[in-house]
Amino acid sequence: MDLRDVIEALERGCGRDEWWPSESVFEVIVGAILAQRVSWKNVQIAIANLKCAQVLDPRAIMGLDESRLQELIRPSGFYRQKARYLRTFSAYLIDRYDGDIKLMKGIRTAQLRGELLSLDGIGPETADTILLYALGHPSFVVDSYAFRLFDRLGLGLGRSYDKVKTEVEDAIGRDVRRLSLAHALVVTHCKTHCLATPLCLGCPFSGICPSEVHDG
DNA sequence: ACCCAGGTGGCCC
DNA sequence: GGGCCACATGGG
Repeated sequence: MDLRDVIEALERGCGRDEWWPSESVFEVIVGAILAQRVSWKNVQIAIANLKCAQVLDPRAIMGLDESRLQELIRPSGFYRQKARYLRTFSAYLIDRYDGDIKLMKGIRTAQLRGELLSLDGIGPETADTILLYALGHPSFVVDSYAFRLFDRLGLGLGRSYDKVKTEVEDAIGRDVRRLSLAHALVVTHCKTHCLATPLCLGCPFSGICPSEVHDG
């Protein structure tokens, strides 16, 4: 079994789609930042607060008092840091792209990824989430679930973010649809099967995965 | 009272 | 390069 088998097994086993719902590209980016190390449910509350206050926009974010922004996103945790991160990204968007996300789309993936990684609060996972789900670039998102799942399947990829990312991208190709699905499937699979129940009912790996996968 | 949740940055060695 | 730590909320 290699990485391609795992990806194909995930795709056969689950019919997941529309992984990152949103009403705008900026909302996806804000969600990516707010979702750092916190449940998606908390993020949804914070996003709803921002919408209710009609500030889900880079210039509106910059027009807010720091304390007001913190108050709105408080349910998503780490709210002082994340308020700073949102302002950093908003300022970057305004300064570099005149606040117009559409102007980012002509930039090459590697260049854009470098710009994102240079921002305070944007690490590799958040950068790749923005590239893939907000901007439609072929960039696989590695998260803690991917490390755990691939480790337990004995793929021997190690814990290097960039290593796992490039291996998956080589296995899947520059296909935004499949790269998006692959990340969603890794997370949903781990949450609903391997890391949640010992029996792993309905596990798409049944028959091919070592028993360690189901240890939880 | 724990443990976990769709990370990042800073520090240390 | 890896190993800790702070950051903060909400739910089981």
